[in-house]
Amino acid sequence: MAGDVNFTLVQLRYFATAAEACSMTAAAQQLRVSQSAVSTAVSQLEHSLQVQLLIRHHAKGLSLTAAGSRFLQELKNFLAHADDLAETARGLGTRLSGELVIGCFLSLSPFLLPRLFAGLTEQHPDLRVQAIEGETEELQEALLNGQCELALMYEMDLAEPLTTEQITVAPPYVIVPPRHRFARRKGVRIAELAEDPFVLYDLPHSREYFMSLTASTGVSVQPRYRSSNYETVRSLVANGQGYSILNQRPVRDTTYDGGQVVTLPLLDPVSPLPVVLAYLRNTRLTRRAQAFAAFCRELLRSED
Amino acid sequence: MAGDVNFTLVQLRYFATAAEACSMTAAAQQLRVSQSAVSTAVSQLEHSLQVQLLIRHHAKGLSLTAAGSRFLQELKNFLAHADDLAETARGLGTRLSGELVIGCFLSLSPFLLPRLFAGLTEQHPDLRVQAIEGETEELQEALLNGQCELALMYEMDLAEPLTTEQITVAPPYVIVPPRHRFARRKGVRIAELAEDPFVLYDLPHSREYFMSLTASTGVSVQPRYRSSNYETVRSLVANGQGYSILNQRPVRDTTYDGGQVVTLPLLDPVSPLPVVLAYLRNTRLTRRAQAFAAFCRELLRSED
DNA sequence: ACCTAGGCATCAAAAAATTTGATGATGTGA
DNA sequence: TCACATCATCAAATTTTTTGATGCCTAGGT
Repeated sequence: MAGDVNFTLVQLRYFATAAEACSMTAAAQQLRVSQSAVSTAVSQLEHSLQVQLLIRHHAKGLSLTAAGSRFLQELKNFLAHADDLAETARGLGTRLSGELVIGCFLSLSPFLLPRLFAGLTEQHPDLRVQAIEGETEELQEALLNGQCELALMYEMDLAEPLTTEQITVAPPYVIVPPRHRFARRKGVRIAELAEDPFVLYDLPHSREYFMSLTASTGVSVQPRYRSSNYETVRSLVANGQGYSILNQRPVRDTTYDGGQVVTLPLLDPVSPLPVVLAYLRNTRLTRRAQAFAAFCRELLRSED
Repeated sequence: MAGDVNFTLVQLRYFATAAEACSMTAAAQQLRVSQSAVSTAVSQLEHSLQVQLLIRHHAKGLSLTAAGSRFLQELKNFLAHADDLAETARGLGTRLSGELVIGCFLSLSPFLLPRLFAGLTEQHPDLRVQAIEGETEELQEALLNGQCELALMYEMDLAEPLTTEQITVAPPYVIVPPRHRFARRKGVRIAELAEDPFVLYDLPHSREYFMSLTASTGVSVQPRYRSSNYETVRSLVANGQGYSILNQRPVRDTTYDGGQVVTLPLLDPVSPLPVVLAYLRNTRLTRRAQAFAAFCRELLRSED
């Protein structure tokens, strides 16, 4: 099982640097060693793996072979693993540092990220967290090419190398203006609103979800207004232009322009949209990402 | 992020060997190097990590410090990762070798393991697969202390460091003797069998599940017979001693003693038991385990 | 209390490995 | 064709690792 591994961590690091720089000379400068050190290290690595990793273009740098490219991808995880190991050992077990990039679905981010980031940087003051916000497709892309390690999004069919872990659910609810005839009710059914004008929160996947909700009750609802801006939707409702269905609830029921909306639970038996954490299956998460995931679970699991 | 890592793979391997042998001398013999080589390697590792890993008991071997113990656990994963990396690179990407230990819930194993093992060893002739069969608690224990990497079981609340991935579901069904009044039916409700004697398949968790199924229909059923042997249950039914509820279906409806049972779908809206793959969260699966998981998904996902 | 045996640390010397700087080989682009 | 940039190779220098010898420490036997 083990034992027949004779490469060294230094060789691996030199190769990774050279491969990413497409140049041994550049890599050598970056690593503050001589060019020949890089050259021999890469050769030895290739020899001990019995695989050619780089193609030498004589006057114009390097390029990766197919095998080299696959290897580099694995190698990056491995080197990150090595760094993690060192940090773990140094007893920096508690205080994390470095940078973590996560993805977050656009409409989710204002509700989740502030609390998550605040809590996380409180626990780990030296950790820099950065978010990529976007639609599901963009997040999937970012996960696949390694721009971010984790992404918070709604449950979706994702490409095979990705998995998800359900973190919480976002139950849909109705908002109506304060003067609305249902404003004092404890809850409402979609069918009861069939005659009211509908304001659609119009984002790629949310759109289909909200429309399917209204469709599932047998009522065919045509939106009177649409907006891809969450606050615009709320203001339209506050100003009596109709009702809307949303599934993230700000703490306050006041809109930007000072209006008010009333929040009503949906009485229809609808399935709430699961909020998941997506990441590359078969890949090891860094300690930073693990901490983020643990924090998501801790913070969001309880609020059913 | 990276860079401040100066230990070498050799140092790590020497330390791991010494820690597991509780002796540098023994480790040195095992590694075919001198005792002082191991001693200095460990010292250097401790120095570069700035952590004491081993306590030297002068006349009687070594023991791990708390930090050393945590580190060793991480280290084993890391060294496995290194081996994986080497194999990946050598283009042995397709042909896996070595040993894989998985766990499997007792009542599940005769239905799943033969096909999984057969398929897997066909793809990877050099891979030795071994199974630990047991109850949920035993499997959980085995996963936690690293006796197996993966376990196939029914969905359960597991200890925090474990996660699950749903692989398939096991829908419950009814078996009755061939002469039974419902034998020609297309399906049956539990309530319709309220007067019939019930044969309970009596295994720790399955027991509670089957009893809750009958309870959920409002009928209180007392089992007339119980057996923890799957084939005994089937033979009892074949011999007209009552009906039973099971959720794994052998290909043949013939029992060991030549009798016959008739399989009927349950018409009650019951929730089928999910079959999951459990493993340590936050831990990287070896390529062997990844292959097994992929094979489970491939083989079982399709059968609804 | 005093040996003794087993086990780890340490040291200088030897061996192995890595790195360097110089040089050579090879293709690119003007 | 010529300069130029890039990688490979070589011997020497340097660093790291290993070795074998030795010393120190403690548990356990007498």
